Order: sequence, then C-alpha cells, then structure tokens
Amino acid sequence: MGDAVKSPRARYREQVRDEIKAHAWTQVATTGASALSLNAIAKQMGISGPALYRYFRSRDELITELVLDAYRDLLDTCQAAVTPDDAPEARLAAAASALRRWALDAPHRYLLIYGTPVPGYAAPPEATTIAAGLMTILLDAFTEIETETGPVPGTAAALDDHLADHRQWAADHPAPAPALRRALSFWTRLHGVVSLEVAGHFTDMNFDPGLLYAAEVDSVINAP
Amino acid sequence: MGDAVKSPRARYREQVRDEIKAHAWTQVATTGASALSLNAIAKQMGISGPALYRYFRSRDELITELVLDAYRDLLDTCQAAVTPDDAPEARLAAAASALRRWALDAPHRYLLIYGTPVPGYAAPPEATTIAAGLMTILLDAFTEIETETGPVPGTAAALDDHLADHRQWAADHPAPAPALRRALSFWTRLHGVVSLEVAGHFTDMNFDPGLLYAAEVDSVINAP
DNA sequence: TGTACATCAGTGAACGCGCGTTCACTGATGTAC
DNA sequence: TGTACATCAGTGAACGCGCGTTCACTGATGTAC
Repeated sequence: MGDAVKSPRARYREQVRDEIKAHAWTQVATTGASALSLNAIAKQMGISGPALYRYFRSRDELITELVLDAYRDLLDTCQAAVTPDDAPEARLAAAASALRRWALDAPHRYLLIYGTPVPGYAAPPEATTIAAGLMTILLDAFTEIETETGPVPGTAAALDDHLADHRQWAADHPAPAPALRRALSFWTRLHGVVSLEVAGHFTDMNFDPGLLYAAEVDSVINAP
Repeated sequence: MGDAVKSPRARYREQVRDEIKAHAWTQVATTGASALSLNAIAKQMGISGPALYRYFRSRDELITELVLDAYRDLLDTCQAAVTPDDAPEARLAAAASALRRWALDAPHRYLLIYGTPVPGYAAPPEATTIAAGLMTILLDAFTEIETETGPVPGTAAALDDHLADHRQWAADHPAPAPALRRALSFWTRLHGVVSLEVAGHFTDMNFDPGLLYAAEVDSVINAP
C-alpha cells in the first residue's frame, strides 16, 4: 500500500493492535467468538483493561476487525492459489484445496465467517464485497468451461431458468445461468464437507474427509 | 414409553422442566447457546435462580438436554417423513425436504447441532447414536438403489475403495461402498445448502435457496 | 377421617467472579521554535 | 542544541451489571397408620 513513511508512534500503534488481535484470535479459538473478553486479552498482555480502548473503540469493533481480517486472508489465499493461465478446471481444483487447507489450518477462523452467526452482531458491508471476490474466482472459471463446452440441455433447467432471472448478486459478471448454478453448487458442496469436518462431525467416523472433499470437487467440475 | 401412572408431583416436575426448556430455546434463539443463562430463564419464569437446580443439575446438563431433544426431534421428523413402501428415490426426497423444513422452522435448533460447537462443551454419546439413525435412512435407500442398478465402474473409484476399508461407522449396515459414498455426499450437499441458508449467507443474493436445494438433492439421487 | 411424619419445591442471602466502559490522572514521547 | 509545549499510551478507581452455584430455611403437598 502506498502509505507515507510511518512515524515511530504509528508503527508502535500498529504493532500493539496486531498483538491485541493475535491474543483475540487465540481466545476465539479457545472460548469462542461470543465469549471474547477485552479484559482477558488485557490481562494476557500484561496491561490494564481500559488501555485497549486506545486501540479499539469497543468489543464489537475488535470482532469486526477479526471478521474482516479473516475474509481478506481467505480471499488472498484463494487468489494466490490460482494460476490465471491454467485451465479453468485446474484453477477450481487449486482454489478448492486452498480453501480446505485454510479452514483446517484454523477452524475457528473459518467458523467465524461461515459458522453460527454471533448473535446480535452484524457483519460489516465490506464482508459482502470480499465474499463477492471469492465468487468471482468461481464464476470466471465456470464461465470459461461453459463457453467451451456449450450448453447441455435438460440439466437442472428449473434452477437455470430461475437464476437467469435472479442474478443481481452477479450483476457485473457475464456468466451464463449454468455457470451461476455450478458456481453456487461448487460453493455449497465444498462448504458442506469442510464445515462438517471442522465442526468435528466426521471425527468418530474414521474415514478420510480429504477423499470425500476431492470427490465433491470433481463432481461439479466434471458434471454439467 | 411404558411408564407407570405418574404421580401428580411427577407430572408437575415434567411440566416445569418443559417450561424451563421452552424458555431456554427462546434464549438460544435470541442470544446464542453459549450465552444461555439460568438466572435469565428463572427471571422470565418469575422464580428465583436457585429454584432451577431442582430440575437441572447444572447449566451444562440443560444444554445437553436441549441438544438431545433437538437430535431426537430431527430423527423423528425425518423418519416420519419417509414412507417405507415408497421407492428409495422418493424416500430420499422426502427426508431431504423434511430436513430443510425442520431447519428453517427453527434455525438456532439446527445450528445447535450442526453449527459452531459450543466451546468447552462435548456432545453426549447418545447424540452419536441418533446421528447414526439419521444415516441409516440414507444408507437403506442408497443400498436399495445400488443393488437395483448394479455397480457403475469408474465412478469415484478412489473414494469407494477407501470407504470399503473405512466403514466402521456403518459396521452394522450391509451397504456397499458406493452406497456409503452417496449417503455421505447426500448428507454433505444438503448440509452445505441448508447451513449457508440458515446462517444468512444467501439473504443478500436474492435467489430461491429451495431451488438450489432441490437441484442438490437430485444430483445425488440421479447420478451414480 | 384425622393425625404425624416425610418429601420436596421454592426462597433469599451470600460467595467469588468477570464483564464493558467512563473518567480524571500521570508520565513518557514527539514537535516547534 | 536546548527549551516549551502538545500529544498520547497507559493507569487505577469506579459504575452497574450479570453470572453459576451453595446453603440453611420455610411452607406446602403427599403418605402411612
């Protein structure tokens, strides 16, 4: 970012802010987001509670910061995993495995975004923008696939018709209806496996969720 | 259940227990499970806080009760939706739409089971048993389908091979590997749509999640 | 039918704890001349 | 280079609140003879 040279004070501020966030993340991981406590963070850092108010206006603002950081990091990770010159199928596979790795790497971070909403807390508008950026990766790839292979009549026709008329969420993307549908399926299928996995619903079952995930990824890439 | 005739006192106990649970549910819905407060429930009921300890040993026991009730109710609902004499495809469709209706009817109840785990809280073993009961509905149907149509070679072979060797979770069910795989896919695909829907991730997108859900349901029923 | 006793639902006080947030302040760091 | 001033990180006390849980108790309800 083209920021001007930072004053020592600004540098210090940023450092402490990051340290606060770091402690906040470990607390989200151990006690859950809804139990995030500013006083507990302060105690861990060896400073007094009110000192945190120099860095965050309120507990809600800190949570918002965490949510946005998570979103931004996820988008960056997926974008970095995708090689633009690759075939669309390869790009989708790369994005999918980057997503799963990102989720498993810090389950609470994934769940902060896609898990049970924190009650009484509304995600900031910027989150929607970032989510749209993620969707763009999928829409680009499926649009490319669809225009290569041409339409396959009779495939989920009802949903395609519906999406052709309800596509405001992709208003600025030229994707045809089947690409919209496949991008949605891709998203929900990946989330289906990943969210059950990070919530621990597979732990007693003793199979490898990675293989199930791979099969789900392929199912959307290979089927019209 | 073949209980003996209940004494008035036992009746009363059960009534109050149910009333406590009812208030607990509305609190889970409004403030989230991790913020469930016994004192708040007591206040709502117009009794003192310690009175609740006549009915539940602790806050954790109350949460466990809620979780088990949710599981049991979901299993009952799905079983009731399925007509045993119907074709397996129809049974799966019926179970799927019962699941979605149940989830939308009380999103917090669905999320209490399948959402972000309450930190520091472990689901009781009975929950696993009930979850297995849900899986049985799917396994029965897909086993029937698979034995009717016969194996389709080359379909997700890697996953089928893996599941043939990792099927303890279905040890007492005669389902062949492809049926195991399709039951898992069915589950994760339904959960993918429903969980994103109840968490509100579709609200800004303005399409009908019901149609996406229907397409996902069909995708597993119709594809080998 | 009446009496003596046991059961048990519910109370109010108390314990120790943690929370988010405000406020007036101290003291160190940076800036301007 | 040195001095005067402004900025701002951090403190400690305080406010009002709610939490889960225990304890000794009162008083109503049920049971046994």
